[in-house]
Amino acid sequence: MSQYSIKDIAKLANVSIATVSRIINNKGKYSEKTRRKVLKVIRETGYEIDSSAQSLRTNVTHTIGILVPDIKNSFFADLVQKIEEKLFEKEYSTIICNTDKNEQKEKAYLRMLENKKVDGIIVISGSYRHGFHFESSLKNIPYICIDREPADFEDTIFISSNHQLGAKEATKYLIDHGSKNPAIITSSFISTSIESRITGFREALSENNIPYRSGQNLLTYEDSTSLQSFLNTNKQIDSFFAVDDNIAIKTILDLKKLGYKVPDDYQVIGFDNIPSDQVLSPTLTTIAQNTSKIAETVVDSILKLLVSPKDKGSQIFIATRLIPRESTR
Amino acid sequence: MSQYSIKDIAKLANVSIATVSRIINNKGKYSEKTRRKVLKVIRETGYEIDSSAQSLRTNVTHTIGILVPDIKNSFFADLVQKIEEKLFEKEYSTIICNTDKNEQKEKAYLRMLENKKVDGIIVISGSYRHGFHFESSLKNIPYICIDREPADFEDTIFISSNHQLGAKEATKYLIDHGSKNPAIITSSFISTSIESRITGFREALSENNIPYRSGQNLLTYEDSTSLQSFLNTNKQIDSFFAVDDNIAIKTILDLKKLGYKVPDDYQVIGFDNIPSDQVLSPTLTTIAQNTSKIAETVVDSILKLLVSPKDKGSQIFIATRLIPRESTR
DNA sequence: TTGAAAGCGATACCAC
DNA sequence: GTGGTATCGCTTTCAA
Repeated sequence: MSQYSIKDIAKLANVSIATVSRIINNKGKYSEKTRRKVLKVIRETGYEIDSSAQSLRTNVTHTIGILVPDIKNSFFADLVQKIEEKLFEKEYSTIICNTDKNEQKEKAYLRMLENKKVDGIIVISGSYRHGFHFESSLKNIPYICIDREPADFEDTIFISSNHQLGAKEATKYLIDHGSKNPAIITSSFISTSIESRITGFREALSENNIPYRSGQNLLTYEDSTSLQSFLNTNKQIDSFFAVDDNIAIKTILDLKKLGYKVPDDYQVIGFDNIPSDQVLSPTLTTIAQNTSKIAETVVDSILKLLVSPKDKGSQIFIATRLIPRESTR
Repeated sequence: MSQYSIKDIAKLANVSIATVSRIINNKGKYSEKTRRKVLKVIRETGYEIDSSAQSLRTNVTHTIGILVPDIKNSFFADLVQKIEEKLFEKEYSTIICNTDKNEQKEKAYLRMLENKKVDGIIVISGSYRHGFHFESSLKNIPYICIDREPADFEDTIFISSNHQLGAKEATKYLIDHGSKNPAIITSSFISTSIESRITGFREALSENNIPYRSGQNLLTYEDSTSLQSFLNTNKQIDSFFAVDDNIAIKTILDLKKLGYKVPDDYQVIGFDNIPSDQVLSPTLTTIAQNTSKIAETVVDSILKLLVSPKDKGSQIFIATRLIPRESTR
């Protein structure tokens, strides 16, 4: 911390602290001459504003909290890093809270963020099936939801990749590349964004007049044994859309283990574009989320919300992009 | 933010604010009866302490800053997540600063952390060859260095994996598994921890009476062409210790591309244990850093440093662990 | 254009 | 045990 206070600067510059404050904050009401004099002293002393005092007075902290389910997940890490970077450019600092998909921790973090008086909160992703309603505790503080459907859309700005369209594109890609009967593989945990991906998948089937039956076109991933038995009882299946890359990778690894060739016997496409995709052999065709665009939109939105807290209620869907690689024909 | 201040609580409980403060902070000097009365009011109002005011008064923020070069790197992400988790358990919040290996950003973050009056700073990793001396600006605020050699060891606590020993173990493993002449592959960027790994590699060679010559036993990784020509001119090389997993993976991918078999033609071992290791075929034998232990040590150390800032100067090396997989025999 | 002073919400010293 | 009050460093209103 800097040893100088505004009082010291005032004294050294022979002005009042009020004047120093105005100059620091560009509030006008001072002559160019005093401004220069004061800035000189500030430069020479290395004076830095004390943010505790400033926050106490103004109730703004220039700090944003980010709730993220798991920072190790490469999609989240990428997103958080980009958001943090953009916030920093706007002179905001970021408190990153890893909730570990744990409701207790999430609540504890929210309390902490509240009494640190963060200016806004960014909530990433649906840790919970039907977004648990932490929002009640957030009535006064602006927040943005990424991928997590809020309890009340009117209270927030909802930003998300267009999962549904992305999934539809992925599925159509399989079909366009020769698949007559794609299946979708999910994890047992279904978030709202995964739900949208499933919807997109079904839409693509429907538009191509391929019937969808839960047992036959949808597999909840467990292990290679369950995959094998699924394959045996559903011989018509010839490709997989996995709801995320981790599942896609497990699927490919299992298919290889079972003696199948990808993409010859089965095509596979994933979602998220994680680093491992390119390490896998065959490399994984996938749907990439535009994290830069999401981050940009999120930061713009939250900053706007800070200025005019009434501008809530909008929903923004960001386009995805298909990256063709070797796991599809 | 909570709408109640300590003044409100005092009024509602019919005591002075001094008493409320003492009770909140468990400072003693109050009767059990008043304590209960006050706590009841606090519970009913949902009163939360205002941390700006508290920090202004006490100069402690219960906040720690973490400088990390790249949060997307899975080793860093893992480490940061674990540190953050442990700090949170101790009621500290964490400001994570992604420096992007950029000296300007690092300096800017340091200024920010300083005037946010964080209680301590954790600096992860050597972004710079001979750790640039930001420490000068940190004279007053305790900090811990992970993997980055500080300008002055007396000013900090230095914590790191035992890179040297880990690298030595890796190299010995290659030798024990039939390699007569291992080479080390590095990136062009040499951090202090990578330097230690190189030292460990050379130590293992030396102990096994294998001569080390820079051109022959050390390759700076570029691409498959450079690998091929290295192989051609150094026929005696039969295994690789890569200074990190990303390089190990690139090497294996390139070896396969060049028609070689791993581990039959060349054994490969990496360092870090990143997620992609297990996606690769063959899966990658590697040295894992004990991130849990590092995180624990870091948090313990910084908290101790906050209490007694004089306890600096120590260096702690955390053991690594070899994980055998398919890329070695 | 400038300055005096009130006040943000907490802590801690001192008096009782 | 309890309470009054100065104080932390800043912003902002009001008067000059």
